[in-house]
Amino acid sequence: MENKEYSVLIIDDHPLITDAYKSAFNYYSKLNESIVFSIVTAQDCDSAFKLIKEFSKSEKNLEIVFLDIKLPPSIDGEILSGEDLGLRINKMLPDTKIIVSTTFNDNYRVHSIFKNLNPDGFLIKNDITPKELIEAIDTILNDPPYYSKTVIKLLRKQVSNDFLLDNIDRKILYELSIGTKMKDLPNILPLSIAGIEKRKRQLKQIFNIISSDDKELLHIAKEKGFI
Amino acid sequence: MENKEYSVLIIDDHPLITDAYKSAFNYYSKLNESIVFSIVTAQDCDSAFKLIKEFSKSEKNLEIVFLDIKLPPSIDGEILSGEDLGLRINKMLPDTKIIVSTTFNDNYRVHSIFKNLNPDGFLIKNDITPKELIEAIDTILNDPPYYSKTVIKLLRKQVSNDFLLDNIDRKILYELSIGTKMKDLPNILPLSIAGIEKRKRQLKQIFNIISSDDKELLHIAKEKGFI
DNA sequence: AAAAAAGTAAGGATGATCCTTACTTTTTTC
DNA sequence: GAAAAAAGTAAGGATCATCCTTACTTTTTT
Repeated sequence: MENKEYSVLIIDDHPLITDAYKSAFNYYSKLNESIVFSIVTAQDCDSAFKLIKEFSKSEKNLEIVFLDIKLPPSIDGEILSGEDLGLRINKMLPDTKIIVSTTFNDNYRVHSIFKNLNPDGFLIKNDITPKELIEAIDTILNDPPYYSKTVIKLLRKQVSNDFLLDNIDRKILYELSIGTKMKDLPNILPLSIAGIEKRKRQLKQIFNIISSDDKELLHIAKEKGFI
Repeated sequence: MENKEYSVLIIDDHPLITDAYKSAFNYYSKLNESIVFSIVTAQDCDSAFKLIKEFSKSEKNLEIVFLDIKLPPSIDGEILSGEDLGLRINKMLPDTKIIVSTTFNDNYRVHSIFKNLNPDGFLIKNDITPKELIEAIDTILNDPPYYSKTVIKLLRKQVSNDFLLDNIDRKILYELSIGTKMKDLPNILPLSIAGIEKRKRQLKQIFNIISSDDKELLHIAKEKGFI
């Protein structure tokens, strides 16, 4: 049996986590001697995006990306989260399998990531033990997708709550959170003030917010990890 | 030389993290054969508090707690975060060393944790590699406190800038940054609106800000690490 | 005790948000 | 491909929040 080498990119801003992932891959290699992993890591959007660009230019394939969603944004403010990064990976490296790994476990967020990234794996960090990580790797290599407990539960109970936020919604929340005024938003987004107001009202409905001011909206959006 | 046994409680809602901490302690034991650790873990406020109560009732000492700040709250809503938990540990087990470990690198928050808990160690998860964890354990056992890179940076900034901004200034900036309105601030701070406005004008002068809106003030305050 | 700094109170000018209504454009669905 | 639904635009006025000024009081400093 011939050897198979997989390239893996691990993106997470916590070294202890990237290390745990690396160990899991190495351990898997030991169990399956014909499989070898070539692993690189990145801790923020900028260095991750740089690696992605390199892969897309070079001959070398990138088989698997482990992608944390909550990441420090890129310096130019273009890539605001792992989700934005995932969108670019899907475009630039369409054959690469994305494994989302995040600590968020509410439906809004999970749905939105599913819809936007369609990942081959979805791990909630609260669920994942070292042992489960090995199983996840095995499933992803042989019979994707792999979703961890909480994700499966959430998918099952997706009845009424399948609203999601798109790029523009997220950008609105982000800009508001850094203090941008409504009157300035049309210069930043391809929308009129009235259009942005409409979206804001919808967001408040989605999050079940009665109060008319934005503080609570931003608070909940932060809590849910949108910003 | 006689053996020394330390009890350790690790509180974190991510199994991969608690596992990394455990590995570090075990590795440290191997390096220092006279030292043995007895380790227990908890993943949420309820189970952690239960363990703390047990320790405080029993004869057994608890030497070290690793405490994540962002934790799922207790079911009765009494303990909302690791910070609340830490306050109780300080009361119930005054001799236990608390090592705060959090992903929070918000300067205001770090400051408030310091003031409230006065921990013997302060780790920012973004900083910590497995190797540094070993060093941290060593320092905490032999010559506490141990503060990781980011923490030290934040503390330095605070010291060199402290003569300019006091607690109230920082609180004003913090509240504004989460979207609190001026008209609501007098309910949160012991100051009138006019007083807060005066301080805000002074802050803008200090930071050399011409523009009259708050966005730039908050941006610079974040850049300088005040919030 | 005097001077300086910080805070309070009130009113008005200005600016920003929010809501409504009516209309247009885009997207979905059958 | 026509009809229906959803999303966006434009303009107005009502409401709310901020910001600035002035005059006054309290606290702190020296």
